[in-house]
Amino acid sequence: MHPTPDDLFKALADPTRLRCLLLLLQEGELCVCELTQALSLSQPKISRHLALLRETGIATDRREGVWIHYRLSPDLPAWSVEVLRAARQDGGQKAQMSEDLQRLKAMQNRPRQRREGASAGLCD
Amino acid sequence: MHPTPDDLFKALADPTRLRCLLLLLQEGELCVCELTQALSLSQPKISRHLALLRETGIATDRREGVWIHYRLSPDLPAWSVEVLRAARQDGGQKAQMSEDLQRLKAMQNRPRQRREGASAGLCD
DNA sequence: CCAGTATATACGCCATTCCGAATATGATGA
DNA sequence: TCATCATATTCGGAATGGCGTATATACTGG
Repeated sequence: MHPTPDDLFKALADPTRLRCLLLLLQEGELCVCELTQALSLSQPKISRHLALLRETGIATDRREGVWIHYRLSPDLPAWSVEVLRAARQDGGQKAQMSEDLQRLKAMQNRPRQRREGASAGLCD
Repeated sequence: MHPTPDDLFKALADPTRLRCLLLLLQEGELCVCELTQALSLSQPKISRHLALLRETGIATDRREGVWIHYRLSPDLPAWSVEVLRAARQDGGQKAQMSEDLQRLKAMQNRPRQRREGASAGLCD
């Protein structure tokens, strides 16, 4: 189901979840270990927040072997994506995402690269 | 100060505050008693939520005699306003705002109307 | 100064949320 | 089957948040 405004804003009201969502918006698909590295936070913490995003229909997951890749739900209503894009315009948030992306790129043994040596996510 | 994304989303994560903000976005300026009527909620409840919006720089207040009018902060960053506009596009939220506006219009003795209808005297 | 109206705040209570630490589940490959 | 890696979940405690009730403050007209 689609998230209500209340669901979405509750989800965004936590900095960890906001950072995850903005990274997913930018990169398209990321697995838990990538998000753990990018945000430099503990695995259970990331996992719990991702579970909430999945349960509220904001994100979906896809298993590929041992890894579980998360992405923004493909039928996320347009207004929800607009909210994310708007949040990305804030200066402090841009800076935060810069750091997170830097850590992500510095990560080695990323599952996607290892298997396919493939491209990054979708643009917007 | 401008609200951070975290501040804004925390503020929007409560249905009472979201309804207030969408009404202010639509109507420009409303006093506490108007919001109390429109949302059909208790005065202390409305007042406490408005205080939070004021303290986070999302809304500002203006005293005019006994009434205190609230509006969206004039220097609210553009991305924040975009977030509000996006939230307004949700179907359920539109329905909610319809009801709220209906109660607002049905209200009598609204301070603005009363003052404009009355004969001269107290105007600054 | 007094009564009345509009708004704000204080207090205590209950529900929710977030967290770290530990443990459980599930897939892989030897 | 066993060991290992990636991820999920559980548990208990600390912090936060929202609420109703009651009260306080602020302005106005008389």
